[in-house]
Amino acid sequence: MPTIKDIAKQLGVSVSTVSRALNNHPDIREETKQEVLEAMKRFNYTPNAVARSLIQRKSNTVGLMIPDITDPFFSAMAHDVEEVLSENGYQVVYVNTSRRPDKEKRFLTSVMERKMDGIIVTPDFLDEEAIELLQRLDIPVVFLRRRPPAGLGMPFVDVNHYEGTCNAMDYLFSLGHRRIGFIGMPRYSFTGQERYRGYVDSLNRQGIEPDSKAISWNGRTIECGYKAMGRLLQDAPDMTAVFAANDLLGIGALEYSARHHIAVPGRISVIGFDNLEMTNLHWIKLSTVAQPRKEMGRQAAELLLQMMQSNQRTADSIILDTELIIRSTCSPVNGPDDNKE
Amino acid sequence: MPTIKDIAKQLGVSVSTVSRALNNHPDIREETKQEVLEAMKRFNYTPNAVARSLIQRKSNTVGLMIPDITDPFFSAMAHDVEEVLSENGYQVVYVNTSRRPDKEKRFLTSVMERKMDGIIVTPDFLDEEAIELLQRLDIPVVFLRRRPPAGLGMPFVDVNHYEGTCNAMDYLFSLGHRRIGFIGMPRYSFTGQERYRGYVDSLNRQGIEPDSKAISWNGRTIECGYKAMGRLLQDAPDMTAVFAANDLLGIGALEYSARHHIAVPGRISVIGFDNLEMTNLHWIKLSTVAQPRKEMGRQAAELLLQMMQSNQRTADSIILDTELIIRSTCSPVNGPDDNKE
DNA sequence: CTGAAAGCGCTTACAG
DNA sequence: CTGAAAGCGCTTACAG
Repeated sequence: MPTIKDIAKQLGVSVSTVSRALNNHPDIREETKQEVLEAMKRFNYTPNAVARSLIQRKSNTVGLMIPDITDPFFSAMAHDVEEVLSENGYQVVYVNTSRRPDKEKRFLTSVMERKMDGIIVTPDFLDEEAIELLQRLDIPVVFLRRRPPAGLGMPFVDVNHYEGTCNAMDYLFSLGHRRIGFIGMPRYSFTGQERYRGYVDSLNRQGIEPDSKAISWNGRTIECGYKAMGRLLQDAPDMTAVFAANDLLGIGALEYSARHHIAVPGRISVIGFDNLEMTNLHWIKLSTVAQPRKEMGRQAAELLLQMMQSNQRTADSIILDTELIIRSTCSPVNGPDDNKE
Repeated sequence: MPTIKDIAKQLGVSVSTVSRALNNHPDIREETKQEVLEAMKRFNYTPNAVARSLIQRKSNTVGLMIPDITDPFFSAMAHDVEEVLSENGYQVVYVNTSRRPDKEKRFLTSVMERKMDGIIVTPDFLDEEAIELLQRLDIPVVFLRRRPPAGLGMPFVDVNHYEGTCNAMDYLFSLGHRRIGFIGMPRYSFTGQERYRGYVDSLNRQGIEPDSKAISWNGRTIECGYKAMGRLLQDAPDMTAVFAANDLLGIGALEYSARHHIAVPGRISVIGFDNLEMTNLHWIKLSTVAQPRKEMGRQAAELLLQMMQSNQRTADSIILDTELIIRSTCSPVNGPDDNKE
């Protein structure tokens, strides 16, 4: 591989001149520049970005740390993150943490050693050590779908889980429902907590006491939703609707109902959260709350870009709105279906 | 950020010594080494991987070029690629080409400039320019789900689309089907072509003439499958089964049938390809052909690792087997359901 | 076992 | 407009 030196030698000019042509610096005669450029082409010269990074203290790479690229949410975000960043000359190195604390830390260390210019992170564990690493990095970082620890002053971009849930609940209220069950994901999940908060507050605002027998914490899968629906129907038989904290759980609830000949939305209404593609399947048509997932990736990347350009460590966070998607799994209490009985 | 030089100065030793401690080179006294390591900790020293890459001519990064991380296939592969590579000390920079030739080339150029150690690629366009770039790279490259142009000698890893299709067809034959329709993705798609080949050859082996009225080329979506099913049912009404070249198409066929009260598998059997998660949904239960998608990513990464270690440009390709997944959308011709009529 | 020196491939003041 | 020189932060023969 020829270097800048080889080109210089061939042309009998100095490396400075070659460098100036390469970076189209103004201090070079147009003719000289053309000659150099031509020679570069002739010798198949490719600039060495590593050498350039070393001296410029800028690697033009950003890190993306997510729990699992296999999750449609994160892959959608990763897609847009890459798109806007690569358009701006950055390469993105990504890592799946698999929600393992050691891998999160390993990544942060790597960010430091590789001299990355900025990172977008969705951490699940932030102990003191990780927080300290994050600070020592001294580069722009934006949190995606997570809140940064107070005091770090780093921005985040996320959806308004709380409000999205309130909207879903209000929709259910507008249909006349009062006894509404909750099928949640694991208790420790951040998004799960936010959605639960929305559920409880909505109930309270209607003067309804949350009923612990109508609340179930589970995993995140269809099977979990299936089982939870069974339990809830038994423990709180007066329930007329169910809010599932994510679509997989909601689909599980639907499946339980289908297998046990429980009419949805006749006997019970079901609403989900996420708007996964499959919720729009002909057999499902789950009403749910949509999140602008691609938008999120784009916003995070643009925010980071802005911080890198202005060399700032802090910025305003971005909270995106959700959208209520009404399909076929909710109906009024005592509605047409009920009358048929 | 302290450098090796700062540490050396603090301790009154040479930079060589510090470097030796860092790389635990044998030529250093244990005590000295400990002192240095301790000082590094004290001053929060982090080695600069960029400088190291420059001098070692090894960046410890590999590139992953895929069409779209949002496609469950590629995200599954990307997951495992990252897992095995990061375990071996490599960082992976990924790019979505969005099936755009310019982005493919831009990536290849970047690989060259960034001095990546190896790449895994799923190209959709390989013109002469791209091929030349690929050769000039002079690093290990493995193709994923694509065949390298002959003469390059580069290995690929993929699933046996042809055989998977033959297995599905044989299953249909075993159920007594003879008039079998084909719903394909776009004609130019590599995987689509392979599966079509399997379809036609299977038919021929049974002495059945492929019927152009029972063959439909489409897009890749559920909606495409829906429309195709309508057309096929009209043009080839004697058809008793349909092979859909991917699951989305198969689901669309199922949806058309459901809406038009066409019994599946009673009136017509449907089989797909891919084994997407949603095909196992209670309402769908599509029989299909499974591909070991995570396995594919792992194999590609391990193959690349091996090539990088042995510094080879060539290796044996890996063709993975598919698995026939029998669920509920296929039944014998003149089977129980038919008798009910 | 330790250190001085050269060098990886660039960029960037500084002089002219 | 051009060139000589220093330097980015390391590693690696080479001498001792």
